[in-house]
Amino acid sequence: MNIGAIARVSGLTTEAIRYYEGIGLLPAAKRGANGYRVYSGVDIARLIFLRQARKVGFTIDQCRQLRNLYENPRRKSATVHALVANKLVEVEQHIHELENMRRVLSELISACSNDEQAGCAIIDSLAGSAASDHLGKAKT
Amino acid sequence: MNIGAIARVSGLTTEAIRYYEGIGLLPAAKRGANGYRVYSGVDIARLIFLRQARKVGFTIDQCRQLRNLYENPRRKSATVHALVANKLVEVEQHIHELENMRRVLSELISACSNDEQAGCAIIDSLAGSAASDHLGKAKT
DNA sequence: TGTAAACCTTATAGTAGCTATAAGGTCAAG
DNA sequence: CTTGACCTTATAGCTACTATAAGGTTTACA
Repeated sequence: MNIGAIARVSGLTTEAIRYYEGIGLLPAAKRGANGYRVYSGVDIARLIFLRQARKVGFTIDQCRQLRNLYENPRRKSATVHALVANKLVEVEQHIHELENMRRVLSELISACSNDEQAGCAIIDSLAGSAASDHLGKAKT
Repeated sequence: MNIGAIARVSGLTTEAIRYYEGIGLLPAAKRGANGYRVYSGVDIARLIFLRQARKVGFTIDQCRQLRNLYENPRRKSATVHALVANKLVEVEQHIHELENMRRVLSELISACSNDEQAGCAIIDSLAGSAASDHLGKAKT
């Protein structure tokens, strides 16, 4: 099985697979007589594992930790649990940030007259209000 | 007003300000006799505008568009409205992706026994289930 | 048999939006 | 007069790839 074939079954791109190998997230693949990378079933499992982990938001470094657990028969499920629980917190924080952005954008949109005029509440709001957010809530 | 001072009042870092100038998001600052950048009130407004825009999720490129509108007295508020409305859609898509991640992570967490055992539902799930997500929902 | 498409290889540069570092010049206080 | 806080530029680094260049290989088909 060449890299293109395993890319198709794993859902990763060939470039990503080579990249993962280059950074040591994957072991160096065996090579055929022509120098091509050769993969087998166990590699498919590894790649799918990685793709799944990336898809739910784990960073490359976190994937490295997950891979170590995946390949360690002496692991404790509690260790894995903690890793995933931390990730959940991170994702939730990220969601909160985006929800704040969404709220502000919605407010901007409803304040805007959305017409041919130059006067624009969005521009005014971005330019002035909340100018000192980063200061100690001076709210003059 | 030197770069450090305007960084404090605008909430940006000095590095970010120099970076914005370097990529043309900000006009080149005037210089004092010593070569230091010198800023005044109008610059404060520009920097705060940028910081606000970045904070609600606009990319550098979108900030460039917003800046053009900000500085164009002939703008139409409808143009600004459209830009912000597009951004809102982008942010909402991003939220949906993260909510999917959150759902999957929660499911993984509740499936895990969270103890001293090596057997782990999280590892099993990442390794196997949904292996063919990227294929045509083959769901064997 | 020839050739063209579809693979594969490596190395390098680019993406976004900065942050960090190095190596230096300037300025204000004590 | 020196210490520390500021400023300058240029360059490298970060994440997680993607894109490109410049080539070698394999396969299918006429």
